Amino acid sequence: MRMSDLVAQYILEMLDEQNGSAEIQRNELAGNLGCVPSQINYVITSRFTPEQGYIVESRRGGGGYIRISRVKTDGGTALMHIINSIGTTLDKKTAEVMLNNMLQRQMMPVETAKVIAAALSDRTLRIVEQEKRDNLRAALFKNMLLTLHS
Amino acid sequence: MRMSDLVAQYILEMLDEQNGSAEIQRNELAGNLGCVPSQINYVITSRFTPEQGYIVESRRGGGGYIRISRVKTDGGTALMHIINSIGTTLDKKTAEVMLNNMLQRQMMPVETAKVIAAALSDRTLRIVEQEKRDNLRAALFKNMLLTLHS
DNA sequence: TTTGACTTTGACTTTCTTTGACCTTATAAT
DNA sequence: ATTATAAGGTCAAAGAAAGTCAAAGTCAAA
Repeated sequence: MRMSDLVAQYILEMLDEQNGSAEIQRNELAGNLGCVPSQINYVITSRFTPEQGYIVESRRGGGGYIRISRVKTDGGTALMHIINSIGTTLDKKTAEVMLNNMLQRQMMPVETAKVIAAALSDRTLRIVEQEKRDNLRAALFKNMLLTLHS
Repeated sequence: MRMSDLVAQYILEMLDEQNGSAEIQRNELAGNLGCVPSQINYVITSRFTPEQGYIVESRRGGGGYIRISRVKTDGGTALMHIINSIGTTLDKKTAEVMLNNMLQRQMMPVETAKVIAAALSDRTLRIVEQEKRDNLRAALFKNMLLTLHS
């Protein structure tokens, strides 16, 4: 398993256990898991962004910390928030992470997530030029998500 | 025996052993079998297509992989029939009719049909040139339908 | 014997991850 | 105040895969 997945998993577990809020010490966690400290930053910036429904706060210096919290909103609001956060472009990785998050938050059934994932995959969108692919992905995602509303 | 057949055979065996799902490392497999890595891609795109009932997912970068899953148990299901009837192009009207048909036959829940319809709509696909739009629609439809069977 | 479908190959590209050197900020001790 | 110590932040380079594409090769059928 990838180091980055390990770190993400650790944080997700912590979030589940602690009611949507996880406070970690960067160096300590890195030491425990056996990676360099900046790896933690990498994971956070790639998988726990605001678009993906998290807020991250931190402090340096003695007694410093990093706190990650899941944004708490009701289903409908969360959905609209997510839809609105998608601009005119959406890369593959972000799409995957977002979909995963929504699944975790039980915003849709697994079958639906699978259908959406299939539509957004590079393999499916291959015939469209690179340049437009992320635009298309954004449009697809938004329009599919809209059907979940009401 | 042809190299491509060897590779295909290897993957098929793996699928049989592992309950319809095979995860490989492209470079490693190529090394083992003594071919160039891109040969693996060739085999996958020519022999493990949606029409043939396979879903392929992959990731690049450290810890990357290619995962192939078999969806069809036999070739004769209604679903595979439909997928195979699609071809490389699919106009909006036909897509709608097919989707409605499947809904009548209760081959998927309404929510799923809505998601699929949204993806195939012209409104979503308008950023793609007319010319390619029906090709894309066909690819989207096939790949989304495949997920219904797993 | 030319043609055309299928295969093989390899150079080049893109994506994602890991690592480490250096930077900034906060607190504690003198 | 000044200095030491204890965090976390940034960024770019290196590494690790997989993807793409087109040229060249093979082989059977017309």
